[in-house]
Amino acid sequence: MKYSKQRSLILEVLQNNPCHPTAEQVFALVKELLPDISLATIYRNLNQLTENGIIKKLDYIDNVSHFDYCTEKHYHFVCSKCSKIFDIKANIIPEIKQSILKQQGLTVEDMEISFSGLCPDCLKNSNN
Amino acid sequence: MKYSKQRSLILEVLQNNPCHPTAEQVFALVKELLPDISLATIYRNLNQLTENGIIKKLDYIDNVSHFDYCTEKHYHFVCSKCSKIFDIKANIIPEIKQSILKQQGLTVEDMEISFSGLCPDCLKNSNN
DNA sequence: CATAAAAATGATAATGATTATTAGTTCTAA
DNA sequence: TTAGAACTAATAATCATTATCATTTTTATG
Repeated sequence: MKYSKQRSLILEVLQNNPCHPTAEQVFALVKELLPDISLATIYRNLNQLTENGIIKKLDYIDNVSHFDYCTEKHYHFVCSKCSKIFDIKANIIPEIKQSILKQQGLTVEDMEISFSGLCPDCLKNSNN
Repeated sequence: MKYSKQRSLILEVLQNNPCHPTAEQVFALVKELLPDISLATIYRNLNQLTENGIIKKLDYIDNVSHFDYCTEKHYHFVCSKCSKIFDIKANIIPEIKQSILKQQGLTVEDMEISFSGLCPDCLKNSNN
């Protein structure tokens, strides 16, 4: 996979901003470095990077796609107040995957977990 | 909460079709019973029923909202081929919720798990 | 080099899901 | 019975995403 200037910047921005940004957010960030970039280029490259397994597209957070420059397997925690997304690195449920569901004839290939609740900042401010 | 003819039919259709339909799918089903109903009425009532806790809006399946007439807590399995959604009734992870995440200062209010893989039908046909 | 084919880009139109608006209709309570 | 509230159908508006297309950049090859 070849890297154009645009694609490189998009990937770089994802690496430097591990906040699981949406396409629009990536657009805003890359625009600071390359003001003439088009939103279509953002979407096109995010999809290509996803297809090549370089980044991951998260479709289970809300109804907007978020993008993640991921290396290791992890889960996500979404703050129910500010919607910030936190990485959860934990060895959850390696065995649940196969055992529980076989009984229903379903073959589990993947499992996504999203936690929600209050993040530390919002917990602090929730007493106002 | 009062039930208009439209709202009653929407809820009834959800009860009789536990396939986690989208708003458009609910629209199509209700239209058979009440051809003049408007799509806006579907959305309005689905949102109101959700706000009143009568039904549940699933935003973590894909990037379209699905609606569920739910009683007990359950998880979902999404077939990676046909995208059909299956209910997973299992006593998973009551303790993971609080234990694992406290260390990171996150207060878990809810947790959603979506499994994906092949459903029995698609597994059967995957050898073609 | 020269240059033709392939790939990528920017601009923008088109689409699909959802929300907002609005004028008219139905329900409800005094 | 009737004014006000709630609800509706139709449709415009919005937001996220994809498709299109003319132009530019890159790449491979003679």
